[in-house]
Amino acid sequence: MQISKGVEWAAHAAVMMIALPEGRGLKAEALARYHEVPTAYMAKQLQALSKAGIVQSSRGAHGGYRLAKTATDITLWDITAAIEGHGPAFRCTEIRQNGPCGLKKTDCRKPCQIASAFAVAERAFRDSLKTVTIADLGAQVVENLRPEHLSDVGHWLESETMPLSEKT
Amino acid sequence: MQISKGVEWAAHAAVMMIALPEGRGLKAEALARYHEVPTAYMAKQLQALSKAGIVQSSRGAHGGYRLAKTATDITLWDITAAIEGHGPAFRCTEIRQNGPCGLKKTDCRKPCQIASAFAVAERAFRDSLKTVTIADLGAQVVENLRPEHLSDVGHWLESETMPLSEKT
DNA sequence: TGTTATTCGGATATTTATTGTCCGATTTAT
DNA sequence: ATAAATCGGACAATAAATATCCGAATAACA
Repeated sequence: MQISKGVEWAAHAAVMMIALPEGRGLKAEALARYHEVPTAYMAKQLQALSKAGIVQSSRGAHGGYRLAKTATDITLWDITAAIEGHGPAFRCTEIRQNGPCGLKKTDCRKPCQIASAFAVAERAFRDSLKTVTIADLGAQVVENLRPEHLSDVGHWLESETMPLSEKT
Repeated sequence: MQISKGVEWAAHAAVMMIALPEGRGLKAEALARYHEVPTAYMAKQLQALSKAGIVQSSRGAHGGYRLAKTATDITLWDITAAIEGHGPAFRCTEIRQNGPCGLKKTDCRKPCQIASAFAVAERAFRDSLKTVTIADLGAQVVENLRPEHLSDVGHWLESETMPLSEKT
């Protein structure tokens, strides 16, 4: 029951992109370098976010990524689901239908109790993550930051960002 | 974010063992055969349950497994933790300390906000599973079972169980 | 308008975790 | 004492996560 590193990286990248000025983007390589993680694998996570409609990509020179919607509309669950998939963590294989006393399919109108219990727990997990937006996270990060560090980030952003082209 | 099959098998096995008469046990091979799953791998899960103090094992002839405590004292979380481990699913690698604008350790007195959010969600998941005992599951299973099937299980149990030795 | 530099996107290796198997250690019945 | 039976941990195969590469597409510039 492990959550992939990609979720951590994608979440940090998303929070980072909140700080982007209007009409600017960050390329995958820059986002990877900022957190000192492998470029190509970070790129893969960004592709997943792009497919999920969380970020918007621009190709070619001066291309890059930016948020596709408001930071208050992007939850931690959105990011997790984009990377890990929407499927349930507990996969019921219906072993109650196996073996010498296996139930017939017609006797299985109600779902397996064990699977149901996990479904409830997973819903609680999801609902909790859905209450946290990356806007919340960004605000908390800024709150617990020394002012000088904040300006460091600002300078880095300016040195890395280029005006994006107008076309989508 | 997958939960291993072992959890499913272990949970079904635990529910099965509720029905064991006092002083009797089921060997790993029988539990595996009952649900039609690989014997040796099922045995591995039972070993994990044994280490966690959920089941009790007896070796040698007429050996086997039985519950080590009351069914009302064994939760679905106990079983999950025994198989998957107690560690968090989201593993924070502190990438906020990396890169050109990385935070110094002294600036990281508060835990990473992203990790915190996942910790809350995982707690909700755990707490949900902790409310479900295998006694609950067993009762629900019996409730949704045709009487004739119930007696099938009873007969199978009688044919498979042997009196366990007295010594632990 | 062609050319080139740049960046994303999917196909491809490598490593790690899960799944599955085997044989020795231990215990009990005879 | 002996032998049959069962658990327990060490060992292999498979699937998934991690990391990498190269082609496709786009925009800037001459």
